[in-house]
Amino acid sequence: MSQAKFLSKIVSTHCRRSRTKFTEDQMKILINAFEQNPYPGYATKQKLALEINTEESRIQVWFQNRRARHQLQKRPDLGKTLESSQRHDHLEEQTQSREPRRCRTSYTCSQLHTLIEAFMTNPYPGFHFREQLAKEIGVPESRVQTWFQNRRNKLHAWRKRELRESLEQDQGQDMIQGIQGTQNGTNFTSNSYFSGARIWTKRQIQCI
DNA sequence: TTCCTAACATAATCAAAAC
DNA sequence: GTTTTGATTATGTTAGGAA
Repeated sequence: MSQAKFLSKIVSTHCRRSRTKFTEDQMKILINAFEQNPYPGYATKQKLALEINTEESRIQVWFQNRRARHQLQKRPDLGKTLESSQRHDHLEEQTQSREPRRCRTSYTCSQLHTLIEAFMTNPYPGFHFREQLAKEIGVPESRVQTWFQNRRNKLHAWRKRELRESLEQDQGQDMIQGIQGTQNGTNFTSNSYFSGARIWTKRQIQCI
């Protein structure tokens, strides 16, 4: 793919989901649920989504934003003045009382293949592209979003490790030169972000 | 048991819409 | 222009399941 075509694809696909506008009634239900439990499990979020006629992923984002903006405001001690051990205890307590998560999605080889191909083209897909992809592989759009998030994390972690290892090997030699080694015919340079996206796990290699 | 990775957390930031 | 708040990001943690 040419650079221009590639960039135009990024621009065309990099658009956000349109803002959700909750009604007063919806807000009442959400706030009430938040006051009962600011960390709802999947079943509760799903139930709320049905009740106010929206997607579960919108409920998740709403709770995230609400926790960030209201709970810390109400209890600044949580974020600032608690000793780290106390904070740890608090988080542990929360984790123990937390409702169950969504069941783990298990992707098939062909679904993974589609996702990886898409990631290599554009690791930051916009809402429409994610939706299109979700339709193609038959999962909710929110799962595609989570998959891309995790994949980017993996890429960043992998690149950090590569950099560290190459620095160790080269012992202070030119850093850029150090990470321009090739592996299985793929170049991984410090500025070739997208070619670096080709991270295949042992399992995926077996799969594809 | 270990490893991989989906799910989910916070914190920071972007950006649309209301004022 | 400012404020509010939904959407998205990076980064880190938790936990399910395959090897």
